[in-house]
Amino acid sequence: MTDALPNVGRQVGLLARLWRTELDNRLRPHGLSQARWLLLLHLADDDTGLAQLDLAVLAGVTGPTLVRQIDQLETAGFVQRREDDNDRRVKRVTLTTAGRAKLEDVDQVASALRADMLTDSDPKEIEAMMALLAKLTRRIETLSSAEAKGAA
Amino acid sequence: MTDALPNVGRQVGLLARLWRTELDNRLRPHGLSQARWLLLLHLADDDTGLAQLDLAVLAGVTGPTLVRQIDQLETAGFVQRREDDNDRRVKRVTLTTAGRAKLEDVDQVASALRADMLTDSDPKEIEAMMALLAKLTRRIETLSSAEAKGAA
DNA sequence: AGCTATTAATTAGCAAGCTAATACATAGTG
DNA sequence: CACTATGTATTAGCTTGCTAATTAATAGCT
Repeated sequence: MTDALPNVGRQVGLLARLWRTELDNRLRPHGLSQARWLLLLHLADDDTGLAQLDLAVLAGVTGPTLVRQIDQLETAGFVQRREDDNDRRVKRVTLTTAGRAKLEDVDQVASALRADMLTDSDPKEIEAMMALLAKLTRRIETLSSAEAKGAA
Repeated sequence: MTDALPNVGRQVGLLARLWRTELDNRLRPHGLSQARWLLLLHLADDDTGLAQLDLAVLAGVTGPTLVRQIDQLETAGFVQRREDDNDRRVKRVTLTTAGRAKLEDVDQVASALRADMLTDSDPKEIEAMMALLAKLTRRIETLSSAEAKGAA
C-alpha cells in the first residue's frame, strides 16, 4: 500500500491529445479529422448500413456526438442516411462511393503517422501495451455502467 | 511490412476519454474537474510560484487553455496570480491555503479511481506500459516540433 | 539610444467530447 | 385495445482542447 500507483490517466490523456492534434493537422488538407476518419473506417467494414447507435458504440462516442459528425460527413458527401425498412426510429448510415474513395485516399496518412510513431519500438512491447490498454478500457466501461445502474 | 500496425491512437484516445469522464464525474461534487485537479497537483510541488507558461508545459496544455483554467481556479479561490518582480510580462501562479486544503481533500478521489482501475493488473506490466506511453509521448513531441520548424 | 525580434499573457473563435431534455416510434402489459 | 416502458435520433448547452491574432514587455543589435 506504500507504493503509489502511477498516474496512468494523465499519461494516457496527454498522449491521446498529442496524437489527435498531430493526426488532425495531417488530415486537414484532406478535409477530414481523426474523429471523422475513424467513423469512415468503421463504416468501411460494413455492407448493409449501420444504425447510428451501433456506429456510436463501435466508435466509442455518445449518440449526440455522432449525430453532429454524421451531419458533417453527409454534407461533405462522404456518407448517406437511409431509413430502416423495419423500424422507423432507426437510420442506417452507409459510405457513398465518394466516401469510400476518400477513405482509401486518406488511409495512408493515418498509417504513416502510425509508422512514424511505432517503427523503433518492439512489436511485442506494443502488443503488450495494447492488451493492457484494452483491459483497462473494458474495466472502466464496467465501472461506469455499474454506477449508472446504482443511480437508478 | 505486411503486418499492420495496431491502431494505438484509437485505443489511447478511447481510454483517455473514458478515464476523464469518470474522473470528472467523481470530482464534480468537489467543484473540480480532471483538468483543474491536475493543475493544482502540479502547483503543489512548487514553492515560489510558477510562471503560467511553465505550468502549461508541465500540464501539457497550450497557453490559452491554461489561461481559462487559471481564471476559473482563481475565481474559485484555489489559486492566485502574482506579478513577477523581475519581468513584468510574467505572472506567477501559487496555491492559496484554500487550494492546498481542497487538493488534499480531493486527492483520494483520484487515487481511488486509480486503484479501482489498476488493482488487478500486474505492476510490472503497468510500468512497462507507462514507459512505452512516455516514449511515444516524447516521440510525438519531437515529431510536431520538427514540423513546426520546417514550416518556418 | 533606437529598432527589430522574441516572449508572456490574453482574447476570439473553432472542434469534438459530454449530459439533459425532446420528439417520435416500438414493445410490453393490464 | 389502451397506456406505459423503452429505444432512436435529435437539439440545446457546457467543457476543454486547439490555432490565430493582440497587447505589452524584454532582449538583442547596430
